[in-house]
Amino acid sequence: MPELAEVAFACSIWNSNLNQKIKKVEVSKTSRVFRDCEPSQVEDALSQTILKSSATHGKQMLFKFTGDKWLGLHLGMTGSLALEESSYTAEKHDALILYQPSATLIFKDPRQFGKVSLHIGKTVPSWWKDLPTSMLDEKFDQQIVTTALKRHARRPIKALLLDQRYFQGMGNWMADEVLWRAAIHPASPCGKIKKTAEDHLFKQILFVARGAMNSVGVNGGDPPKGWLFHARWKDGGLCPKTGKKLRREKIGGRTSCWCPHIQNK
DNA sequence: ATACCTGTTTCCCG
DNA sequence: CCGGGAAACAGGTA
Repeated sequence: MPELAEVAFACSIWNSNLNQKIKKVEVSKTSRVFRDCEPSQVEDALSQTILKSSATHGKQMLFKFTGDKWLGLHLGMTGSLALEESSYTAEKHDALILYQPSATLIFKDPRQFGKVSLHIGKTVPSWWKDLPTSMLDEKFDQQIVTTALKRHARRPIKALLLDQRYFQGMGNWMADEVLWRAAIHPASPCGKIKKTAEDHLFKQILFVARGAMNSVGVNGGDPPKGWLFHARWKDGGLCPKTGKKLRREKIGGRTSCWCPHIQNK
């Protein structure tokens, strides 16, 4: 599930239960999400602390606990956060469970492409400070797009949009949504994109990022009606604008969906 | 059985 | 050195 706005919504689930003591921590000893830290260390570090605040940046999440403990989470492809009753018992793909007096916070991830990181210190971890500018930041300007297009002139634009060095939080459906709205074919080489198309691209990146945050990011669920999102998943989908059949093909390593009548190479 | 998947990292090529 | 693409990671689902 997890792109920009879905990550923000997932974060808000845990964030809805701040300021309660973590009575017990349960970790999976085998999940690959602990490849960058020891599960037992996370268990020890978070026990008897209190979750004080949370933040997201693109697809990254950071949770701050008392005692200078910081937990970083990435949801990968299939990760999710949940809030359950305090009587909750561990299920098959639960990687990390935080038991509070009145609720339980759960991080589950069947495919285990997600990632847990632990930081202990007075200040935020360096890997958090050094993240690229967020698409939601006012400092995210068209120059970032211009520079990226120029540097990767031979790459298909779809692949560039998925590059987290430039577009923090952009995922497969968001990228298709942006290109559809900007009327750019996903296979277009970045170096072939004209100035006016680039203007549209920049505007639609902001539109999709903000639009997703204001809908999915707040209430979970799906983006608004009329978005390509609703038609792009399966073969035979119809373009919400033209009513014509959408095309699907692997571009930039990922299945891409576009409307041939709007998006020409 | 087969193929596919809202992500990232690593490896290999030119 | 850099850019680009394929493969790998792992389990569920159609």
